Amino acid sequence: MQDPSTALSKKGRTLTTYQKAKLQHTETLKFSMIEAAASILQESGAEAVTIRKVAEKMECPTKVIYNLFGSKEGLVKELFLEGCTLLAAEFQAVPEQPDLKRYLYGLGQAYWDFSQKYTSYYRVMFGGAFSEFKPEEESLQTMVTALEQVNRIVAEATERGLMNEEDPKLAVELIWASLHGVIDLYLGGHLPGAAGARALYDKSISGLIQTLFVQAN
Amino acid sequence: MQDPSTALSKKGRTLTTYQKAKLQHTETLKFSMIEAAASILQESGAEAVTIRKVAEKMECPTKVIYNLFGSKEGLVKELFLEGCTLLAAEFQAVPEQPDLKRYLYGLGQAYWDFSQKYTSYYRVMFGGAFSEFKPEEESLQTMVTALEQVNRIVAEATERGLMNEEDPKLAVELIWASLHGVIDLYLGGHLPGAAGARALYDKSISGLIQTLFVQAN
DNA sequence: CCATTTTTGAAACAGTGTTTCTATAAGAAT
DNA sequence: ATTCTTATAGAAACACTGTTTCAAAAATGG
Repeated sequence: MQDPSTALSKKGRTLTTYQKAKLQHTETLKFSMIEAAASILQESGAEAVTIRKVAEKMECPTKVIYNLFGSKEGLVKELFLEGCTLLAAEFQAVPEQPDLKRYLYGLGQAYWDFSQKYTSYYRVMFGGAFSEFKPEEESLQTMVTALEQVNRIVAEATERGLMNEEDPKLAVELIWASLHGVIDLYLGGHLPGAAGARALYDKSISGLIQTLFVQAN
Repeated sequence: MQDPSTALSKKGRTLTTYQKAKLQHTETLKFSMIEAAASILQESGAEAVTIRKVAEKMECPTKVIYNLFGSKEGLVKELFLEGCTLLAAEFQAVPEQPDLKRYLYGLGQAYWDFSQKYTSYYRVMFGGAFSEFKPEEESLQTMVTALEQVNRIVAEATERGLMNEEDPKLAVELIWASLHGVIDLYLGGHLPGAAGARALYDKSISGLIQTLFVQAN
C-alpha cells in the first residue's frame, strides 16, 4: 500500500481537474471530485474539506459540486463510503486464523490501526467531524459489510458453540461499540496519553473475548 | 428537578440580560452569559449556540463575549464544565448500595439517562459537537471528579478483593469507554433503533461487571 | 479635575454552505 | 441542417459563521 491517500486512486492515477474530467462521462467527474475531497481530507483534516477548496482543487465553480452531489452532505456521504472501503481493506488484510479468539484479536488491532492511520476518515465516519451527517440506509449497510469478518467470527463461534451470546448481531455491536468508545475518547482528548489509551484498548479486547467466548482452554 | 434547563439556574432565577447584569460585577455577567448559552443549547441544540445568538439573547454586542471568554472555545469550555456538574448531580442522585455490582449498574443507568436527557450537553462534552474543542487540564480534572462514584466503587471493590483489575484507573476508563461507545454510536445514528441500543447498553454493563468482578455469588 | 486606560458597540473582514441568474452549450424535433 | 427547447456553466450574491477593527464613550487613577 504505497499510496494510501485514497482508496480510489489506485493504479497511480494523478489528480484530474475539472476541465480534463468533464470531457469524459459524468461518473468519471464524480469520481475525480470525490478523489479531490479525499486528498484534502487526508492532507489537511476534515475542517479543511470545504466546497470551495474542493472546487478550487478541481478548478471549477462550486455549482458543479452541487449539481453532482446535491449538497455538502452528499459529498461527505461519499467520503463515508470510501472510509468503509478502506476499513474493509484493512480487515481483509488480517490473516484468517483457526483460533477465533486470536482472529478477533487481530481484527481488533486492525480497527485500532485504521483509526490511527486514517484518523480523518474515522472522524468523518464515527467521530462527528461533520455533525450534520447522519448515515442513511445505504451507508449503514455498507458499514455492516465492512464489518463482515467480525460477523463471520461471531457466526462461526456460535455454530461451534463457543459463544455465550444468543444474538449474533448484538455481539458484533457490543464489540464494535466497546472498541469505538476507547478510540473516540482517545481522539477526543479525554484519555491521558497514547500509551494509556493503547493499554485500555487491549484490555477492552481481552475483556470482550473473555465475556463473549465460553471459558474453555 | 423542576427546572432542568441549566445547573446554574437554581433558585428559580429568570434570565438576566446584559443591561441588567452589567451593573453588577463581572462574575455575575459571565454567569448570565453561560446561562444564556446553556438555554440555547438545550432548546435548539449545539449548532444553534453561536456567538451572535448568545449576544442577541443577552442584548449585547458580540465583543462582550470575546472580552469575557476570549473565544467561542472559552464559552464552550464553560458548557463542558456545566455538563460535568449536571452529570455529577445525576450520579449523586443514584442511591448508594452495599452490593457494588448493583450500585455500578445503577450508575450505568444514570449515565445512559444523562445522555438521553441532556443529549445536547453530551454531544458538546463527548460527541464532538464543537470539533474545535479539546478539553484541557481543568476540564479533564472536572470530568474525573464527575466520575467520582465510579472511582469509589472500583476502589472499594479492589479493597475487598472483589475486582480482577489491578489498575483502578484503567478499570474506570474501561467502564466509561465501553458505555460511551454504545451511546456515541447510537447518537451518531449507527445503531438501528432505540430499543436495540438500549439492549446493547444493558449487555455492555453486564459484560463489564462480569469481566471486572471476580466470579462469586 | 484632568490624563490615561479600558471598554463599548457598530461595522467590517474572512470564511462557510447555498442559491440566483444570465449567457452559453447541449439535445431533440422538424 | 436548423431551429426550439432544455439544461448546464460560472460568476456573483445571500445568509450565515467566528473574529477583529476602530472611533467614541466610559471608567479609572493620579
